[in-house]
Formats: sequence, structure tokens, C-alpha cells
Amino acid sequence: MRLSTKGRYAVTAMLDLAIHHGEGAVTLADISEAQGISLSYLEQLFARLRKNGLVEGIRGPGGGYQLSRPPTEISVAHVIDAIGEGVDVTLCGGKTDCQEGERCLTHELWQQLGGRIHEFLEGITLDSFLKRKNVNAVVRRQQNDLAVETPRLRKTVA
Amino acid sequence: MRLSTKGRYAVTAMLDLAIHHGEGAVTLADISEAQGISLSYLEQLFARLRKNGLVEGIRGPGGGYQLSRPPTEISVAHVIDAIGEGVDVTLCGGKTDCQEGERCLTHELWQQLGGRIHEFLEGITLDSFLKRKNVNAVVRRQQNDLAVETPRLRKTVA
DNA sequence: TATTTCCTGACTATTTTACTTGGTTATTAT
DNA sequence: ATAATAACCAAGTAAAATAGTCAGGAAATA
Ligand code: FES
Ligand code: FES
Repeated sequence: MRLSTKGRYAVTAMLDLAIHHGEGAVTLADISEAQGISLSYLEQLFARLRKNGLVEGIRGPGGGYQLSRPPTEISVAHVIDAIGEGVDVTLCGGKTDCQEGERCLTHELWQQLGGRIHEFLEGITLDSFLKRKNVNAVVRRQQNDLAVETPRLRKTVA
Repeated sequence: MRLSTKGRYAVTAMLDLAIHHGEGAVTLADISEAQGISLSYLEQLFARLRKNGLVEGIRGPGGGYQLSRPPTEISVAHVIDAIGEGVDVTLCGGKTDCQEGERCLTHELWQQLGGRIHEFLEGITLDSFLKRKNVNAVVRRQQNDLAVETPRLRKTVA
């Protein structure tokens, strides 16, 4: 009962964007360094996020990505869905046909579970999540790490 | 956001066992046929289920498997846990160390989600699930399928 | 003793995930 | 202009997980 980790990366990256919302664009290179995700992998994820209207890409120097809506209006479910998988917990993919064209014994169970997971994720916005105490501590730690590592700071770290 | 499907097979097989609870042992060959799961794969799954005390194996002719507790006392969560993965939704596996030894941004999110999933599955017993209307319809369909296919019926199908 | 069925371990194919490579375009700064 | 920056794009690859096979044993029954 593992959950696929692709969505995890997307959510992490989106949170990084949310942290710097209103401060101009953030480059994928920055996110890659701060969150420890491969740059090219991020590019693939952001292609999806962009096509689903969650982020805007800005090319050229000084460019990067930024949220296309305020972080109060983007839920974790939005991000997961944009990545392309939805929350598909059934084997049949909602078609009710995985046992020789007919509904299998457990279809209803997984369908319900999928619904629950989605509801849960819908209830959490990027903004509300970042305001949690534990999460905020991580944000501050990452900013300190960056300040130590790089002589030229990210413009957003005061 | 797919869920691993290994647990799905285990739950399906356990439901088959629950259907025939109190009617003697059911062979893996029967389950394999009724639910469309490979026999050798079932054997691997049942090794786990047995080690975790959910089922009892009986060897020799007339043998098979049966639940070691009544289906009212086995939850779907029990089955999933026995299969060995637990409901591990975090990347770090609960160690809070997936970003260079420290807690990553999203740890709390996945940990909470995992908790919700587990609670949901704890609340569903094999017995209660089989009593649902939709599910019961599938059970009856499978019994009819069997009756048509095999001249010598499963002893449990009257 | 022959058959049935569980039981075990190792091995293989397939799929998914995570990542790389090698580019191209658009934008800005010099 | 031209050089630097950074998004964009299309493949291809490496590693891991999943799903399944194979070949044989060991206990129980008839
Ligand atoms: S999971 Fe939908 S029919 Fe089996
Ligand atoms: S998921 Fe636990 S620290 Fe990242």
C-alpha cells in the first residue's frame, strides 16, 4: 500500500513556489537545489503543472515559474490531479470491469477509499499547509541552509 | 497517486475466504479460478497472511485455507498490514529524514494522509463489507459463473 | 503408496519511477 | 548584435517495484 511518489515531488515544488509567492519568479534550478529534486525531472513535472494552469513559466534571465493563482486557492488535490494520475485507487481505473469485463469484488472498497483520499487532499491548500507550525520550521531551516551554502543569496532570503 | 495493487489481491482473496467461512477449507486453486489471480502469486501472499495469524493452512486432500478468526474480527487494515507494507505513505518510511537526514517539507502531509487511510480501512471488516448490497451482487454472480463453468461444483455452492 | 494440497526459494518478465542527454526557443543584459 | 539565461521539448536509460513463473519439497489423506 505504497503511494506513488511522483505527486510528492510536485507538491514539494509547488510549496516552494508558494513560499516565494509575490516575490517574482523562482527558477527550477533554485527549487532543484533547495528541495533536492533533479532539474530535468522538475521540468517534466512543471510541463504538466503549466498545461493545467497551475503555474506560469517566464523565460529568459530573471525568469522562472510562479503560481498563477494565490496559494490560498490551490489545494494539494489540484496539484496531484494536474500531475496526471488523479487519485486512482481502483485497478480498473473507474471502469468497473477488471474481472473479465465485470465489477470485481473489491471495486467499491477502493473507489470509496479514493474518494476519501481526494476529499482529504482537497481540504488542504498550499497556504494553509505552510502556516502549520512544523512545516514552517522546515521552511526556515531550508532558508538558513541556503544562506550558508551560497555566497550570493536567493533574492528572497532577506 | 496510484496505490500499490498487491494489497488488493490479498483483500480479494481474504474476502473469498470470508464468503466460505464456516464451510471448511478453501483451496488456493479455487480462489485462483474464482478471482482470477495466479496460483503461485497467491501462495506468496498467503505465506504472509499465515505468518501474521490471519489464516490457517491445512495440508493434504480436502485441505486448503480458512480464516483463523471470524470475518467480523478481521479488518481490511489487518490484511493490508499483514501483507507487509503497512500503509506507508511517506518517502522516508516514518523516519523523518528524507532530506539529507532531516524532515522534508511534505512529511507531515503524507504522514497525516497515511493515518486517515489506515483509519478508514480499520473501520471496514470483511464481514461488514460483504454485507453491502453491491458487493453481495458480485458474490452471487461469481457463484453462478462457477456453476456454469465446472461440472463438479465447489462444495460450497449448493 | 499415490494423490492432494500447502509450503518454499529462486528466478524472470513487465511496468513504473526517476533520472539523463541533448537539444530548441524566448527573453534579457551587455 | 551577441551572449547569457532559463523555460521548453523529445528521447532514451537505469533502477526499482510489481506481478508472475518454475521447480521442487513436506504434510496429510485415502
Ligand atoms: S477495481 Fe474496479 S472492477 Fe475491479
Ligand atoms: S517524507 Fe518523511 S522526511 Fe520526507
